[in-house]
Amino acid sequence: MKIGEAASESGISAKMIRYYESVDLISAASRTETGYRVYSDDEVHTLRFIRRARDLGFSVEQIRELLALWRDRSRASADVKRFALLHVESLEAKARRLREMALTLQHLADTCHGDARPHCPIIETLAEDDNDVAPIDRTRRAQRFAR
Amino acid sequence: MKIGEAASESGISAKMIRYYESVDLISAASRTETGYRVYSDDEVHTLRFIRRARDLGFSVEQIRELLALWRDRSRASADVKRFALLHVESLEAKARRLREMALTLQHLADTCHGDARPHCPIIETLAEDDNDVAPIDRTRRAQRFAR
DNA sequence: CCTTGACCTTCCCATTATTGGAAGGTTTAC
DNA sequence: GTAAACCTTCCAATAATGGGAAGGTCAAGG
Repeated sequence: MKIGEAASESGISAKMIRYYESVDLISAASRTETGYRVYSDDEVHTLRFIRRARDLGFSVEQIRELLALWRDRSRASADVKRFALLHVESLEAKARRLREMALTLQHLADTCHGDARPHCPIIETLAEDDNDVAPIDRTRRAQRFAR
Repeated sequence: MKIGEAASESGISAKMIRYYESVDLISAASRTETGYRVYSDDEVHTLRFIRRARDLGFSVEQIRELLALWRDRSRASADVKRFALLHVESLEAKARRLREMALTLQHLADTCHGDARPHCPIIETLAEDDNDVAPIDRTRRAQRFAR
């Protein structure tokens, strides 16, 4: 089948299939005489694997490793599990950061009357000094001039 | 003060300060005779506002609006609150998506023995057909060739 | 007075995954 | 035989940030 069908069969756009080929995530498809890419069921199968991995938030580099794990019939399931659990942790860390932001902003919003008057603690907290809406990262701030 | 000090005072890198200037998030700093950017306390104050907004996950475009809201002394607090709550929703939506991925993957990992043998339901779920690890997005998949 | 190091400047490049579009060739269906 | 719907490659843009090069400036100390 050609790339358009492979795209709709796999759920990956034709553009992305070409991109995955260009970064060697998948091997170069064979071509018709006129240069059209041709995909086998097996290749579409791989594309679906890739799409599911993407749906789970794995990056291209991580999917590269997952494909290697998939193809390595002798790797221990522990290897896969370790890899998966690392990713779970990273997803949860990202989710926590987002929830923390949401919570902080929600608290600020709770203190805002939300009426026609201009006084607004949300803006004022952003504007006033000696506030910090996130844990201070001392690796990044105020090393120099900290006299 | 020059850009380095403004950077450490505000918690925004010199590189980003120049970038914010280039995209007109902040107005162009005045210069010394030799071309160095010079910042007033007021400008650093604005930079801190921007950093706090970034810490809450607002994009540059959103910060542009926040700055406008900050400077508009007559806008209703309801305007700010609405804007903030929209962002809370979007943060929560992103967090939900990430948690859903984490949960799905965690469930898969739970079914994996994680021993020295190769059998691994995580990889197999990614590989086998008729699985979907994420809600199917029918706007994206299988419109063409759906015969 | 000159050197050195820590600043500063601009400009360009890279990142990640994805989409959009242009210019042009192919295939298919009528 | 033509039009629509494919396909090709190449280039650009996205968002926010950092890296680095090449070069100018400034303050301190010898």
